[in-house]
Amino acid sequence: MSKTYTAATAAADVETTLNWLAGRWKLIILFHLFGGQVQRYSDLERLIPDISQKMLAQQLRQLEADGLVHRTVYPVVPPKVEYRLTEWGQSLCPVLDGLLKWQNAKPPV
Amino acid sequence: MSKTYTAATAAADVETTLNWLAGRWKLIILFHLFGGQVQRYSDLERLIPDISQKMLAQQLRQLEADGLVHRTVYPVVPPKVEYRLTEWGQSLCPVLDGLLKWQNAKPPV
DNA sequence: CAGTATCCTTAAAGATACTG
DNA sequence: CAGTATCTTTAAGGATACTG
Repeated sequence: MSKTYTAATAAADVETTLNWLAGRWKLIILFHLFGGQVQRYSDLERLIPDISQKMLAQQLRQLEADGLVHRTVYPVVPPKVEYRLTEWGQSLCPVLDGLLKWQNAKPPV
Repeated sequence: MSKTYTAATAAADVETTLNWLAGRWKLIILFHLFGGQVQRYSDLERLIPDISQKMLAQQLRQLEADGLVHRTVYPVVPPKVEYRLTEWGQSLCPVLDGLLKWQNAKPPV
């Protein structure tokens, strides 16, 4: 259960976590899903005008692979695909709040 | 005081924060300074064997510019430079703890 | 000791075109 | 509608040599 932390291992663990969020578009996708919002692929395209189809699909695949996002495919024609956060993905919201609070505590230069 | 948050602005704010930590070596440098530790440039070189001098200097400059790290130059020969966290930099530690807790709450795939 | 300066490599992202 | 595939661009990082 317990783990011996060195600077290197602790840094590596945090880095793993940050890498889940590190894509150019991942945070903005996540914020469009926080609060239980459900979005279709085309909704996200509309909400994030500057993203290319390649990047949208890629970032969604990575978020899905990392367990943050759940993808639902409805077998209809034309295709319908919905994205929502997993429960664990939702639980990221207060963590990011903590990050924002820290940011806002930054003293003036 | 108050701020109107949209998905885009909130994402941008979090991204700003993540960018302060995003360099390849920044986290490991930070973890070598948490807890009030003071390190000389050569200490960090020794503690982080794989880092090049260029990267060590560059990442330290960025951390300093972002207000996380304080640099003290002693006007002696040979030169002596010490790095320590600012108070605000120290206050990042519990925030990263929150991140690690979230990571550890990840359900098995 | 504590750095710069310069050149090179590589991964991420962007642009564009195509498809079941 | 919801994607792939392919090619090009760019910025971060790495290697190496030099210096006050």
